[in-house]
Order: sequence, then C-alpha cells, then structure tokens
Amino acid sequence: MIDSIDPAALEYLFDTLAATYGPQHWWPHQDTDNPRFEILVGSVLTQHTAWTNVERAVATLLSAGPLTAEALLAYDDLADLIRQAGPHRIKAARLRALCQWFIDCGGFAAIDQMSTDTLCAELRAIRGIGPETADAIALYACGRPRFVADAYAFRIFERVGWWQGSRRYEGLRQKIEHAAPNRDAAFFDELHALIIEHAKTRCHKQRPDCAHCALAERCARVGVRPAGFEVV
DNA sequence: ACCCAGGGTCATA
DNA sequence: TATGACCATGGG
Repeated sequence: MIDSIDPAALEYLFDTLAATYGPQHWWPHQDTDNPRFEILVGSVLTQHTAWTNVERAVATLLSAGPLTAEALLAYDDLADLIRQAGPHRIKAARLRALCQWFIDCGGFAAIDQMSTDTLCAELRAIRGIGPETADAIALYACGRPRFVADAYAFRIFERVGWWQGSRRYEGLRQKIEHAAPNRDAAFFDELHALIIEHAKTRCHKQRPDCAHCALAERCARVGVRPAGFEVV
C-alpha cells in the first residue's frame, strides 16, 4: 500500500501502464495543415463529451472550411457546425472567446514566448476555459510539462489508494508534478494518455475489471474489494 | 430507461 | 469549501 505519490510510485505507474498498453500517439488530430490549432478546438469540444463525437464535429468543421481562428469567428452558425459535440451553443461561445484571445495575443508565435504559468493563467481567464482545458492546451498544443488532472486521473489514484480527500484540481496536479521534478512534456503527454486508456479499458467508473488490472499488485482496493468485484 | 462521456459556470448553503 | 443544476449529443 502506497500512501503518497513519490517519484518511485509514479515511475511504477508509468512503466506498468506503458508496458501494458504500449505507445498511445496523442493528441489525435485530423487536420494536417493546422494540427496545433486543432488541439485548441478539440480541447474545448471534448469537455464532458465522448471523443468520437468530437471527431465528428471537427470533421464537420473541416468540411466547412479551414480550421483557423479567423474562419471560426466568421461563422454565424458555428453552433450548428459543432452540434455533434454535445452542448454546442455553450461550446460555440467558448470557441469564439478562445479564437478572439488567440488572435489578440498574436497566435502561436506570441504564445510560444510566454512562460508556462503565464500561458495557463491567460487561458484560464477565458470564459469556458478551466484548469484542465488550459493544461491540455499547454501540454498538447504548446509542449509544456503539465499534468492534466482529469476525472480519470482522480478515479484511478483514488481507487488504488494513492489519493484521498478533496478533488481539488490544483491539489492533484501539483502532487503529480512534484513527484516528477525532471520530467519533460513527452512524459506528461504519455502519462495522461495511459491514464485514460487504463480508465477506459480496466478502471471503469461503475464496474472496474480488477481481475485483469496491471496495477492490482499495488492497489489498495485488492483484498478489500466489495461484493461484485471479486477476482475471478 | 438509464448512465456515461478526454468540464466549466453559476447559484446556493 | 462543496454540492447541485445546467448544458445537449451519441453510444452502451
């Protein structure tokens, strides 16, 4: 039982999941002309939405025209173009705010000059961009070493018994990053992708497949598993 | 007929 | 600080 997340624990987690699932090739994108900007768009569209629906919405956007901040701002029916991505009216407003910020601050040329903390603070100041979306953009569109503390991460770290208490975003993010002092963006990239893959394939919300879990060896859940979760 | 999905905002207490 | 309602489409 590991009661705190130290570098050794995090390395175990990463190595075990990497050996189990292999390279994840994130962040997936469709647009070969503007892949970095597609990540900004995808980061907003994927909020509380299945990725397959995000792919449909991005495909619709690509069929309508180039995927640029200027083009998205020019649509008067932007919400209709992203209908397949869940709450489309809200997301259309969020995308517009993001596009306006992107243009005003000077695009990637200017963004790439910002410190990571400044970049994330600016992103969070945008209506509809919270801490997780900001970190996803910082990591996957800008190559910054940030841990994306999403709902899957909380679920897994809570289940194995390495995290307890409040689900405050900054709490888990800083805990993980303190346990990875010398890691680069490539590490956090793969770590986040592996966590999602593990949550989807084994550590389900309602009925986790503990019998085939690569982390069972160091999981606090094993041995105190409630009825219905017995190892076969 | 539910529950969930690569969240965030706002109103309550 | 911490819940709950809301957004809204598509898959299991």
